[in-house]
Amino acid sequence: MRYVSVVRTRRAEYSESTRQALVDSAVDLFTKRGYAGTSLDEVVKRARVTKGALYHHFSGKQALFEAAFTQVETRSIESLTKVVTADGPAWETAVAGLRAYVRKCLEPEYQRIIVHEAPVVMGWERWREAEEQFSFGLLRTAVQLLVDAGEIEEAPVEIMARLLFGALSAGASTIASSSDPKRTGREVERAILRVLDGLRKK
Amino acid sequence: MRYVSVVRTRRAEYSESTRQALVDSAVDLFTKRGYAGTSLDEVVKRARVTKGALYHHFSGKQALFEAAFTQVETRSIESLTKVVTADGPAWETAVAGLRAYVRKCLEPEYQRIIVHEAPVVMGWERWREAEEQFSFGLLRTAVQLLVDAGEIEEAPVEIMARLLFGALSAGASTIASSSDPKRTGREVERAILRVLDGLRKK
DNA sequence: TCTCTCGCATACCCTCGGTATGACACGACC
DNA sequence: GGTCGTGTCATACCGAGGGTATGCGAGAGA
Repeated sequence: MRYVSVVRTRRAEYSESTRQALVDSAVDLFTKRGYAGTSLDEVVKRARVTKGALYHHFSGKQALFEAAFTQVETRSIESLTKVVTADGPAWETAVAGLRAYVRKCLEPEYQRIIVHEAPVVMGWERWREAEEQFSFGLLRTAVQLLVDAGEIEEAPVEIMARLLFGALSAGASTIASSSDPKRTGREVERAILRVLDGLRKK
Repeated sequence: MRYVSVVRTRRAEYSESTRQALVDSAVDLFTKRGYAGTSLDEVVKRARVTKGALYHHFSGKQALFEAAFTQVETRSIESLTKVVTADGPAWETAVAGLRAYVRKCLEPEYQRIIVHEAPVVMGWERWREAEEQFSFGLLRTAVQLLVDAGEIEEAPVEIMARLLFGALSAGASTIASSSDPKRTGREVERAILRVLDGLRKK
């Protein structure tokens, strides 16, 4: 069978639909119960298919997780990119991006799948590689822009971005588990801004 | 049976010995293959006992991990505490502690068990709670000392410590997975010192 | 010496990730 | 529109591994 034309066949639609259902189900369950706590039987049940379908679309549980990871990151990165690539002073843009990222980290899906579990489930190396084209990549370009704009002193951008990334994630986790998230959120933002401000050229 | 006296019975020694063998085996295997990649059969085999012994001493795999966690942290915290509680100017002491912590993060056991896997395996809340009396607790008191000494501006110490902890962990991971750890180590240290210096009162 | 209980070994179960195999439906082609 | 090929799944099964039930031997108290 050759899908010669540009016409999207019925079969392809069905297939894509089930694949999407599996990914959605996975995102949902991984968010609620974590990777280890989620069984594939649950995933396929919620997607109203069987393991046959799952293993037709994915090579295994890890691959399913990566698909969930990619979906969450892809959807997240869109809105963040808009903020960071907006016109205006480099510094204000960076601060806005920072605020947006912290808010993003508070969404349960992002928090659990991207921030907490991905490095362990995918392994640090693989995670690092994948993050290049998502959140971390964005953060690094943002830092690079600040350096280029002369806002902060020159430094190994890679390293600085790593440290900021870690600080941001920790901050987001702190907010999420706080008994008073709004208040903690303001405090975290202020603290991060102070760190950034400390790096600013005088 | 009542262990009335202060005399340490033979049985108690044997028991403690097997328990210790299990923990040592667990630390070793969790470091090399991670939590999910380590089977209890391997653990007991290396400890030259059976699962009966394991489940006599621990309620399950999670509990065994926590015991491994506690052992690594306990041994680590000793040397770090010495550095941080040493006499001398607050700033220099803090910097020394920071250097010591970065070095500690380079040890495979600490890297894998404490930094990478603990938050996921134990769950973020439980991990956070446990860390209060170990690395994070130490870091927070160090930050508090700096504030008390008037070295850095007042701020919510808890928040600042969280951010620094996240940055340090990210830095440690970066070093560990670097192709040139020594060089990266120096860069990370310099970068963190610059962050700290940015927070310093002028 | 007798007994009791702790410390652990043995054998087993069940969940769950992964695989092998087959059926059915859609689409291409005549 | 009939046939056939192939992609898309469902069903049945396997093995690994975490966890449990039970029994036994040795050391401690009397």
